[in-house]
Amino acid sequence: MCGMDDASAAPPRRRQKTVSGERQATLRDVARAAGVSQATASRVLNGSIRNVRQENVDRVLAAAAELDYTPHLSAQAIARGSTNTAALVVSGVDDPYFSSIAGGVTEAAEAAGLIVTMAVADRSPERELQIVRTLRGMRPRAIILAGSRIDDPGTRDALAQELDAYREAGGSVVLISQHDLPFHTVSIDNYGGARQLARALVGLGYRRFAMVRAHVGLKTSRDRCDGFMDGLGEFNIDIEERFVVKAEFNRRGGSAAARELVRRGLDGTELVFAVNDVMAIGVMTAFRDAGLVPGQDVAVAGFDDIGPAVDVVPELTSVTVPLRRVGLHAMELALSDDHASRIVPVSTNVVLRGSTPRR
Amino acid sequence: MCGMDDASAAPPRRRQKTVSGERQATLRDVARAAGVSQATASRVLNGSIRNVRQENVDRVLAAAAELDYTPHLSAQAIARGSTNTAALVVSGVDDPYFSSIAGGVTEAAEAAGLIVTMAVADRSPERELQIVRTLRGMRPRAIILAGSRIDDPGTRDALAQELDAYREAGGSVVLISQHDLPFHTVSIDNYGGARQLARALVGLGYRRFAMVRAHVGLKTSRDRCDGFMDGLGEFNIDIEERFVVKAEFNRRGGSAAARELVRRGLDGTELVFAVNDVMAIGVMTAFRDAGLVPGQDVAVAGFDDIGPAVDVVPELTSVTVPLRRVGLHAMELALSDDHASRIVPVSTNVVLRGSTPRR
DNA sequence: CCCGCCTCGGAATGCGATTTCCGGACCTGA
DNA sequence: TCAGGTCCGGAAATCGCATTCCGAGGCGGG
Repeated sequence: MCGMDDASAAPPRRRQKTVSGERQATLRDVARAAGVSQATASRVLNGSIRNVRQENVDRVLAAAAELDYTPHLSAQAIARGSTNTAALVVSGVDDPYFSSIAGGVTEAAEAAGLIVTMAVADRSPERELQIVRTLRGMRPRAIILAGSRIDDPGTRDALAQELDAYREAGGSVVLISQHDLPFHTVSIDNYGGARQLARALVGLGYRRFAMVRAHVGLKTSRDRCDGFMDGLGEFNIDIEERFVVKAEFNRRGGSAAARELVRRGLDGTELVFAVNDVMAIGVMTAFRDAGLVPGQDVAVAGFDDIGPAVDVVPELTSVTVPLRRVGLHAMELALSDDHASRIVPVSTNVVLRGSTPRR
Repeated sequence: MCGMDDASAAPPRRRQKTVSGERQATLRDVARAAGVSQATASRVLNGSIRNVRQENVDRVLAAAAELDYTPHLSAQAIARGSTNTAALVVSGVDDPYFSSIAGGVTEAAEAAGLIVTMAVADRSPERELQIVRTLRGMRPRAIILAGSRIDDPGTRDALAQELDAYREAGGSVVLISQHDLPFHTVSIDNYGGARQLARALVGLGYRRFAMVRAHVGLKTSRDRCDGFMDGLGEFNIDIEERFVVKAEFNRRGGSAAARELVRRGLDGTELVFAVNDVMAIGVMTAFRDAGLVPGQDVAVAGFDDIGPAVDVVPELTSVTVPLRRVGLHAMELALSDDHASRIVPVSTNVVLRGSTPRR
């Protein structure tokens, strides 16, 4: 399954400037031009089961090419009762985290012959709710939510209800990573990855940590913090309150947090763990601006292992999350019309690099 | 390949009564539940000009909420004769260049109440053509092409014709950056920026250059090369053939090119100009892996000034392109129903950073 | 008090497709 | 030659919604 339209597959496209102007050619136009009925034209153009005499096939195809006909997808959707779109909701496109996921999703979607429509929720729960509401109107085959949404009980319930109504009507819903709602979920092991990371870092000889995290309501951030803390806990290591700083979940936030840490006084802190790579990179840059050499004066670790992690100096220690594959899985899950809500776990993997040298 | 044949042939069955539950509520259902006619319900729900008695308004609204009604966008599109979607075609989502543009586009689109559907062409002209064809079927208000497409005369004409037919039918087309086709265009001054960059670098004392470029057919790359060459030409500086290497238009390509340069022998080359930042970053990393310190042993400059440019060490000298704004402009252009094809120039701006210290 | 105007609800029509249903042509075997 | 089956084309019904058109009341002015 895939491909877009069979019309283009059959005849070499003819170039002929449409004189008509204004209106797109409709199926009726094609039928008339070919001297057949609409039904026949439809049968030819959508590759229906029924056969049409070869002569008519040719005439319809020719007419369609001549008129530059493109089937009206909305009309098809209405007539067929189903569309071939999938909807993707992300928190932001600029963020490599989401664009990697989006890459996977679109790849899988196009392989399945689906068109993907994308919306950006900007980490606002209300916005996300509104988006889902609108998207539902398109009657997509699936809605994939990739947002690291802030957990607000009120809008969360509203969202759940909205999604439920959608699924009830035959759509499929896939959540990525952190939603604890009863839908298909691609679950990223944030807690486990962070915990492993903590262990590995202690193994390298680190003992005194600081942490850069996001808003408490952001589940992804929370899980990673908890995992990291618990990992340290295994060695009876704790992080003092003053070495935990909250910031925006992006590069700027990371920089701001690092400056704040410097202001408060690093006081022998050996390593800063930022809950995602973009923040970690922000931290490194801010440290350098403050005259500290990352990896040397103070180690830094992140989470996600986005592409740029290996472009910074020193290369960033992180936890690999196969984001592209997460997107692929999400789409597969969406397409498998499995009615029970399944959870596909995606494991994470610590990668130690130059930003956390052995002590 | 994969014709859509499968997709359309797959569900021959008529409207399915979903095992689990009900259809989506339709306007008729709402009207019935509210005890009014469909017309009245429609008038209430889409905010028509005509007034409806308050009592009926309330009843319709209540019924709609009760039934979890969402208007069927396709049906609306058909009835109204116009949709509220905009289509965006990019070469790849992972690339920060495109995701920045996409960010601008979606921002502007959502501000205008449009839903954006995105497709990825993977730098394949045929794929792009096919995508445009499919997208046209959605009858979007606008199609924005942001791909740095490879210039292949054949498919380019086909694309032009396709776009022309679309515009003829009332849609608006916006090209970003490098298409020399008669449509609205947001034009990035690649040539001028590169030329300025060359001048600035010579000003810093550089005399011996190497260049990392993409496939000749990629206009963006070509323009930047030409600009850079001409800029050097002003000072009677030339680049030997063996110091110009072609590579893929991405990070991997940059690394590969750098390795190739090292293999050929740098021979006193002072600075490597890569035609975009992701390649430049790849170049820096590869140099470092080869034991060369970027900015010290050999300077590096890029183009685009994407976010990560300031996260690498040393910070990358580049040419700023306001990508997000490019996206915004594109959308504005798309929405302004100006029938003459306009060109909105976007200027670029050299930023010198640590990767090109004064010699 | 009557008549026209204004307001508002409902039936009908149309949008661009798909699909069902029916009927005519052709084929085949008896 | 005729009955029965197969093949294929066309008329028409839908799909979910917007909108036009028409008619029924309510209202105020003459």
